[in-house]
Amino acid sequence: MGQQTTKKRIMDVAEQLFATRGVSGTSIRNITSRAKVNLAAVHYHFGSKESVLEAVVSRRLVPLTAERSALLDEYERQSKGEAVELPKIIEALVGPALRLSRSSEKGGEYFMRLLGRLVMEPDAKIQRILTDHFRLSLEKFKPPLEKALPHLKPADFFWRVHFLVGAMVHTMADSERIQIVSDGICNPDDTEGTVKRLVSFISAGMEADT
Amino acid sequence: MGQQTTKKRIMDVAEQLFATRGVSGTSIRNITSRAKVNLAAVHYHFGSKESVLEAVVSRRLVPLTAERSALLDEYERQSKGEAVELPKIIEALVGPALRLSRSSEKGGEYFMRLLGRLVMEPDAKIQRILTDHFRLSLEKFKPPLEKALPHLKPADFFWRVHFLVGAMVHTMADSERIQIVSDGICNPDDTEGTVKRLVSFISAGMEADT
DNA sequence: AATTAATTTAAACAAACGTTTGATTTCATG
DNA sequence: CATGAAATCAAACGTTTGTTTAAATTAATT
Repeated sequence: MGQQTTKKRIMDVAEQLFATRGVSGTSIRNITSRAKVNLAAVHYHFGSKESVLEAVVSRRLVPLTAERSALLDEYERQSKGEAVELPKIIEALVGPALRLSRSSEKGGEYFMRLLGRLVMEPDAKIQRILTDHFRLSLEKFKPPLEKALPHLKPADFFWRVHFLVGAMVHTMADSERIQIVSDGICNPDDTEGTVKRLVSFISAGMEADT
Repeated sequence: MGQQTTKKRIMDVAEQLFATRGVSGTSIRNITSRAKVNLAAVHYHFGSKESVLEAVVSRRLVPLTAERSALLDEYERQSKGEAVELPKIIEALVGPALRLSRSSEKGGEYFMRLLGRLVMEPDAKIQRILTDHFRLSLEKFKPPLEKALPHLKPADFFWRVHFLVGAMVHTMADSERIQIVSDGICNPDDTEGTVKRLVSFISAGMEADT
């Protein structure tokens, strides 16, 4: 053991600290002391601070992209040649991410907050990491989306995908504000309720008259 | 002179660096060297790094909130007692912010990117600053929004405002990604086109069937 | 049990961090 | 032109930063 445990402990703590204090706001010493691991372990196992970030992101984003893809495949199978209904497509895109962000396995919550931060990061390296993952989902979802929205001009299509991403990322990354702003009326722990609401909001927005 | 110029130069540079590198990713030395100002000037004029952030945020957010409010007032005057149409309300909320984020006076662009970052920041002090400003807009816009959406239950109402904020913040903060993702098809410099698209997306989302 | 490889460890490195200090320069007012 | 306040300055403070090194320990292989 050792190997497995140390590496995972570093990633778990890094995920949490990157999410709550930001990447540059988190020092390697913050990570190693909380993970109860030697300071040099980070460089031994990852090589650099940035490589830790890359590992943390890929660990969750790879399975997430796969899950989205599989869910869309299933919906396409169910529709038997017919175009998949728009809400189904949106649900395949939004559902897995939102469920991860609310998973009882705490990592998901921190990860999605981290992702919300990283999306706003102009740093070229970070953007390349995110774009590489995002492009996979976009390529997969673009054809069925276009089929479900045949009347949309290309520019309108991309703009609405942009708005979609904004609503999605904000909802996943920031589960506390809605509770504060709504004075406790909204419960972000009701994952399936949130998915339904988000899917209906986005679907209606995507289908709006131009 | 001196006073005015130095203080403004610090705020302008801080706004840009906070936006592009993050708050904790920006050192006071980064700011002062680029602003061509002595290192101690920051503490002389502001007292601390955090106070610089607070000044930078308030400088833009106070007039922005006022402009939103004035625009809504005008739309309410125009509708002469009738409920203001939903797209008008959304336009009063979204338009001024988006125009600021695309203003040729470069500051707006950086500021909105900074705002996008700060929204994702869990730090309590930063959240308090933002919430204080945001609450003013929410209190102003809540009554006409509820009047335009009388069928919405409170929980649905707040959730949709949450989605609205996500789409809006993401659009204002991240004007480069849409260009990359759309392969240049979408032009974020077409401010009024973007406002129209965003207003119609959000309006449709807010009015979706539950 | 001996040997090699894989980890972990404490210690050190220069560089950069936010903040403070006290002297010096610039400015407006008399 | 002198006086007092406001602003700028270079220098230094104790910490903390990411990274490296070489020795010590643990694990796996022969």
